[in-house]
Amino acid sequence: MTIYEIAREAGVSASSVSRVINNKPGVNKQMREKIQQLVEKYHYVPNEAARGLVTSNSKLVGILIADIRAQHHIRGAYHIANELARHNYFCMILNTGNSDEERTACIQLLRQRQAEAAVLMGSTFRTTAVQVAIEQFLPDTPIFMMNGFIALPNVYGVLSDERWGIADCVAMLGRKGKRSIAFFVDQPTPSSALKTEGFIRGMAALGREESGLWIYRDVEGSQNGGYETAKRLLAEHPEVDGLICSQDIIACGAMRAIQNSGRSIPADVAVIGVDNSSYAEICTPRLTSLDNMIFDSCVTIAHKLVDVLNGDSTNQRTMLLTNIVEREST
Amino acid sequence: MTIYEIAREAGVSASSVSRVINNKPGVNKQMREKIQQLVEKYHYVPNEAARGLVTSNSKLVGILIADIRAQHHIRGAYHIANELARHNYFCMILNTGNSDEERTACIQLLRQRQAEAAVLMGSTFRTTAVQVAIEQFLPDTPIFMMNGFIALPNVYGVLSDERWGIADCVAMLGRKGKRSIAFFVDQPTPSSALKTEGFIRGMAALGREESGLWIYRDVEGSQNGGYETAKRLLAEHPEVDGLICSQDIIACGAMRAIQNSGRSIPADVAVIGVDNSSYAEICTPRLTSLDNMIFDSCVTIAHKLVDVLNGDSTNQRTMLLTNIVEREST
DNA sequence: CTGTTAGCGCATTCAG
DNA sequence: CTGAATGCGCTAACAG
Repeated sequence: MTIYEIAREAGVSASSVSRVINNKPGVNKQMREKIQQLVEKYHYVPNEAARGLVTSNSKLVGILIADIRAQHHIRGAYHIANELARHNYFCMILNTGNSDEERTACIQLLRQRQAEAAVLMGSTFRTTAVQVAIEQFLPDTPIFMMNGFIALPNVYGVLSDERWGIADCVAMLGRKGKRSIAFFVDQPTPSSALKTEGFIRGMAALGREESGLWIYRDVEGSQNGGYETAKRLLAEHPEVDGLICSQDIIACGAMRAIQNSGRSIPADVAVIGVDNSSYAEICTPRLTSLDNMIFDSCVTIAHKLVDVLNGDSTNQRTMLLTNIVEREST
Repeated sequence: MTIYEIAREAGVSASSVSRVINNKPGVNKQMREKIQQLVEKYHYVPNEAARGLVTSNSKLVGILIADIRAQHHIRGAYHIANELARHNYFCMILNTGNSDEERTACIQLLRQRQAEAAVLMGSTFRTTAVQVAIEQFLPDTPIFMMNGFIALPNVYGVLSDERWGIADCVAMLGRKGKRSIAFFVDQPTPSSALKTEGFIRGMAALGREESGLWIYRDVEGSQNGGYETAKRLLAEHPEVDGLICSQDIIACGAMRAIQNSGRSIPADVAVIGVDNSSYAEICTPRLTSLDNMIFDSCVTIAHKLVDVLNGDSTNQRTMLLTNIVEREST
């Protein structure tokens, strides 16, 4: 079913049908109604590919997520998609995977599909390969990075101050009398580097030198990763009294190991996670967590996105402050 | 950048460029290489809309999910998207919302974008409105329903036997000496109806009449929903010794209320959830859960999808057996 | 092996 | 207010 078929049955030209479809003026009322009836009758839906070909707008925004199973990112996508849907934009959520080849392929796909904008969720996209891919394939497409930034004229970044946030977590543990504090951090990303830096700064404020810190790197981002690393920590440093983990899920596993060792939380060891995810509410004890403002970041991105698509301009970099949500584990 | 611009610079016609782009024969080797170099040089990417317009294939599969924040569904989408990506199909994940209008709008969107197939995740799509929308907008597009089915020639369903699964859960509690068993079920969907039926059958096998059963309906699908309902249950039926919840997350909340009342799990009250989600691993005690085989369902759907897109045929209905994963809560 | 032609479905001029 | 003509970028016949 095409506009021509509708036009023939209505006894008019395709142009008139097109005008009706797009709610444009210049069609007499009776004819408009007759066409509308036929559209209803045949459940006609315009072919967006053909329409996009002539108007060169796709009404399509791509959301790239390294792993859509990660709760915090998919929640962000949810909010952005809902907001954009209200502006008649349609989001395609792409699961990129974690390699530069995959990331590049997805960016190329956005070009192929004529995406009008893109959202890159997470600091994993802060790589040279991504920068090159953007320059090559999407040099003029507005790109919004959540918790990341790349210095290109068409890239906008909304970041949360995780460095200061983690330093703040250390300070909080310090106020509670904790001094022997460990830090678990997942695979290296720009975000985890900032968190680590925050930990080092926070500990410095407590008078600890960087060389003696208990930083466990490359912790697998799963409950088991936290569990196994915590067992190591307890063996190597039984006097530990505080623990900060770069992800809630890691903290959940770590808490289990700590409890299994006969220690109580927070009396013996206080624990803090990051993301303020639903995991923090489900584990026992409930986990104190650094809220890195994913929700607010996404709301901000959605607004900026709509602004930019409307031709307005916004500042390229925005920084959001983090916020510790205190629960039972501290 | 279009094939014409490439063609001009290469001193050939657009057809030859098209042949090279699509790896088709009929271009001499030197010319092929020259064109490939230009493609590289300008980072040319074909416009998929134009291509789709002439070939009338979009290489696009839609995945509809009522709420992408639901872990079990997004995990399913993850597997399907990955599998299809290997066959050069691209998935757009759509967050439909929970109303019939929204579901219909999304199905219309699939038509508009010429989706070659669709996956509907969850029994919430088993409504008359969806059936009508499919008949009107996608009468010839293969539709795969995960945990659902609609009797139309182009619809394929992969279901898991939740009815028998829940009955099985009841039997398991029975074997452990539990007799006063309650059931929490979320908002009515075809799936929750089946679960409820399974509970009734299971209790019948234990010699309980339907009229006296403790079935709590319309429980909010959140931790808080489980918590509040469990408080009511404990007040109304303090002698309860077993609880089955239609979702893991509900069970997590319920367990908290049970523990707060001074009861121990599973000694005083045994608890079982459904979905075998990561929540079941995180809560304390770890939750025994009915695995409704979402992973296997999605693998099955992905295979069937590829088969159907390749022109092969498969059976329209498949039933997968569920499986209780026993942990500490029973 | 190569180029010319036509047309996919639609929106947008421009005449009438 | 209306229709005819044009072209978006590409592929697929066809003819050379």
